[in-house]
Amino acid sequence: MSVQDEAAVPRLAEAAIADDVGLLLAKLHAAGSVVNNKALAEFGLRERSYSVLRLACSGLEPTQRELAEFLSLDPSQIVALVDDLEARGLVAREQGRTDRRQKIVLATADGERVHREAYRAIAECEAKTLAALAPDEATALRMLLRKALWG
Amino acid sequence: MSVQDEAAVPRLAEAAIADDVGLLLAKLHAAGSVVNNKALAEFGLRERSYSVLRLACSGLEPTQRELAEFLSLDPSQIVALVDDLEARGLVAREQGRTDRRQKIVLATADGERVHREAYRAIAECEAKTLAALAPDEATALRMLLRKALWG
DNA sequence: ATCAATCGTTGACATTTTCAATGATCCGGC
DNA sequence: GCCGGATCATTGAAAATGTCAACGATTGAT
Repeated sequence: MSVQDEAAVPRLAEAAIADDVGLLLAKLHAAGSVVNNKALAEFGLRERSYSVLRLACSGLEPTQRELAEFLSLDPSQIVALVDDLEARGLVAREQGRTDRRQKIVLATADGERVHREAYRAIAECEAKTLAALAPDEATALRMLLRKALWG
Repeated sequence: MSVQDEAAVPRLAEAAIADDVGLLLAKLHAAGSVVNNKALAEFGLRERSYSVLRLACSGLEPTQRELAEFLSLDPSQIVALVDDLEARGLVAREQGRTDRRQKIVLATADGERVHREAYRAIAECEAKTLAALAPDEATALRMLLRKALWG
């Protein structure tokens, strides 16, 4: 079963544009997003806030600016995301270690707990999104995406 | 050179989340989009309108509903996109062959002309976005994305 | 000490997404 | 043939997102 639910392969998939990497990325990303967001709703999270929470749990002590760059978001959007997570007691802002302008986003104990469960849910979603791929193909896809981004 | 311009590999790329397919898709898609849209601006197009124009040139005679489904967009967004392209004389709406409710989107001669040039530009952009991949890796990526979507 | 640059934050603005409602048209059962 | 439910394109409103400029606080270089 492919990620396109029960829908058959659309007629337009024959078009040459179906080889456009841009379109393929957009489609798979869109399909995966609805699956992810649906699963994360249970925890009051969305893809974005989950990513922030996950990075806050990573031990890398990310600053808000790093989060913005890494998630390809405007710094002001990070403010909103962290505001929300902080209001719910899942993360806390801490002053930067060497630069008092920057703020480090750290998960609270509650945040860690929620993250653990949400992570399991996301892992299932990912498997669902890539259900049409064999395990080694899914691994290869991950690797190729990483290489395209960071060499 | 990776698609992340001259920026180095960010510190956060070490985080486990950097293996999330959802995030990788979002990032590469975001990076590719800015490149594509920048290149398409020369023709007064964006990624979306380019895709519509390209499908209108495909000979598959897509209906607006098919475009919506294929591009993962709401039907109302297709209306706006086709309105724009039609106002600029690049596509025309034609009555459905067997169903008078549906409208087929066809490229005009002007539309075909613009598409040919835009296509060349997009091909260059794609090469730029996947610059860090060897040619066979880029092919493999395309194939994996297609398979994940349509089996 | 000063000046430019950077960080998080705020607020304004544009664009995009999402959804419900509508008229025209199709199709199945009667 | 006609009716009722479904589908198509379209409109418009509401919500979510994206973009951008400005600000105070802080840093680092001169």
